Amino acid sequence: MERSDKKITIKDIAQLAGVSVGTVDRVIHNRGEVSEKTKQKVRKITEMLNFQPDVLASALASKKNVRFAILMPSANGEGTFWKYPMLGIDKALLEIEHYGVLYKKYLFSVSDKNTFIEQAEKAMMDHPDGLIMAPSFKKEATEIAELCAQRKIPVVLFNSSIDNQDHICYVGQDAFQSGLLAGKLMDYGSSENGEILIVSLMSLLQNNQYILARKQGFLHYFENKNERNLRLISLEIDGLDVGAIYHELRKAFSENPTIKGIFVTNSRVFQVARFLEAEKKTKVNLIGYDLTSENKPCLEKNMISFLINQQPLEQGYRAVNALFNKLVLKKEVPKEILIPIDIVTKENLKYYEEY
Amino acid sequence: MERSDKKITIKDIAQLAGVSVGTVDRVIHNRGEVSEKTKQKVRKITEMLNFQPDVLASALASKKNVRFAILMPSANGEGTFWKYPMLGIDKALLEIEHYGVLYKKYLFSVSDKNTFIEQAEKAMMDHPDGLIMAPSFKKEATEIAELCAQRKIPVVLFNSSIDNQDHICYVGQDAFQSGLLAGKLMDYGSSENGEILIVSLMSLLQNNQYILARKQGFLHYFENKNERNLRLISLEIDGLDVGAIYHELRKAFSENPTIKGIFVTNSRVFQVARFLEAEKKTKVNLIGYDLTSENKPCLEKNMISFLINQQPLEQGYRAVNALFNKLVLKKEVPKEILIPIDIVTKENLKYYEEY
DNA sequence: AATTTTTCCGTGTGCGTACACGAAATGAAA
DNA sequence: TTTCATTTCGTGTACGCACACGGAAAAATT
Repeated sequence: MERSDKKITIKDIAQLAGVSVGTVDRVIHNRGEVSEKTKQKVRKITEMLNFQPDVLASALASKKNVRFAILMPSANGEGTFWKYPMLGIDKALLEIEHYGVLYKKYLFSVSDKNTFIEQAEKAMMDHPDGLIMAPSFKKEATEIAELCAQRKIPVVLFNSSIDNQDHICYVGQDAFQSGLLAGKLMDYGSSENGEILIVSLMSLLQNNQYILARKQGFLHYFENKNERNLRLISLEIDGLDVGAIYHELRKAFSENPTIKGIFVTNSRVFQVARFLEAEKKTKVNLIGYDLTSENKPCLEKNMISFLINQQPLEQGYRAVNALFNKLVLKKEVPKEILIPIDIVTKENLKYYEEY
Repeated sequence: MERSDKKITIKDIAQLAGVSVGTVDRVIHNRGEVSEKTKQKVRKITEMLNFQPDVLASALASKKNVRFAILMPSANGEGTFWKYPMLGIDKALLEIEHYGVLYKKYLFSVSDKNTFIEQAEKAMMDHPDGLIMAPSFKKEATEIAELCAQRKIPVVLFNSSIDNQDHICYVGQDAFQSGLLAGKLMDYGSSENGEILIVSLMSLLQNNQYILARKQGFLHYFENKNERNLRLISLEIDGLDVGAIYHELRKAFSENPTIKGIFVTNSRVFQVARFLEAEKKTKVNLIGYDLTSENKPCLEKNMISFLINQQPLEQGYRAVNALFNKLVLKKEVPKEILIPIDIVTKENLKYYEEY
């Protein structure tokens, strides 16, 4: 039944090196006060035996806490997009609280740069040991990242990236690639000749860096390959008013009688689905984003062909986990964690419903 | 920055109850030797303060190990199907080894019931604290599950289920549903009128309970909905000989000139892909299973339209995790963990490549 | 040579829990 | 009351590690 090779402890190391456990500990954490000679000796033995300190005992013995600062948009009001990442963050934090991880959330508004600056400054004032940041405002976020790099505070970037390399890990999804994927799905499901509508239902409050990338990915797919001879038509609709949306869509259909499919670049695809249902245009393929409570029923009723899922909860979870691995477990973390781009349709929906 | 409400320890409880930590410990683990009166007193206080023993300190202090028995098919020889679940199991075991988890693997052959019985008996003889079992032989597995239930040994079922309820958790994927999904994808991508070929490349050694379920799911999709008027044709090919496979496929194509797509019920889809490439039939949609090293290049070259991914590594990981949560962390575990059925295509392949 | 300073290292305690051991309390029987 | 068995409970040690404290040895200063 056994399996564990009786684990080696610092006591074993100490004995083999002919020193005390205190000395071994000093070497391991290089906190000095050890002669070069014994340091080398201890180092050699720890490496030979591939000694790994017991994380449980470490966490228990070390009274000092690790402090995470979480700099993210608030989930209130401005769409529910940031709600799920936050849930993932909370889930991960709950799992690791025993390891002495403390945290504080600094929430800003995506529509107000000043709140970002203000919260970022607050976070830095508190001198955290690590930072998880959604860099909604590039320039300001870059400055924060640089400051952290100076102070040796590891930074995990969340959900959109900035140019410089002052972070240890980026967690996010590739919006361009997801657009490309949507293109593939649209192409695969279309018959020859006809129009494909690309609908961007914009809200001024929304982070449209994504939306743009998705659209570009979609377009790029057809630039490379358009064997079915499809015409792509862009339609941008500002505002949330249902009447206006329906009006625009109706106009598009009357101008283009052979629309084969519609790609909606965000989670508001359900509004288009309802339009299609109302107008009895059931043959039109519809592809959009996110497993929201509005979108799911549309998928089940076949009003939407595919939803592309960003696994928003997973993103938050992975971000916290990366920082935990770095700071507490001292493990290597990948420079980039890309969340899978899931294709969800009626037939596999139920396996993705856990959030 | 703080967050943790200074955690309460058994020492606190002891003080409040006017007893010693030893007594508190006895109450918590109900190992008797405590008068009813003080037991109630301590219980009340622990509940009032919602005391949760520190898992780290528990694991550290407890010398007694938790023993997992893992009863699975061997990965050698009979196809590589069981290799990945085993990797997932190993990954999970590695993460939790600090918690004093010991384990032993009892490997049997899926083609020899006696090896299952033999290994199962061995496992039970060793009196494990928990069992992870792939119930390849239903009747025998049911008996084992019943025996474990008697002995209060929690059982996690792996990858195929049995009827009775003597297990705490089932981890697996729904093969029928994945066939249904394949049907949807095939339907979505096909033009009207023509044939769809269902190819089962059977090997006698393989567990074909799955393969059957996948096929049935696929057929079921079209029983409900066949607006494109597609004719489904089954083709079963025994043996691994490439020549024979090509011969059968060629015959099918000559008999059915308008084949629109091919569904291969297992991971050997790459063989069909190579056939199609050789015969220059690039317009045929091809859907199959599993991200194997042979299949991936075919996906990248667009020879395969979609692969359905069972996340075999994830299954093993989740099974171990469930048992760990139950036995060590004493957390609730869901009765059923269904692994998502991922749709993988050229455009999102890279996010699934981690195994 | 006596002293101070610096470098280096061992010992001891604590983190929160588990559990063995033995002491005290209780109760029953003499 | 004494005696002994039983129940009930407190104390001490260990788990593996981190870190403070202080002391010995070596180096530097007088």
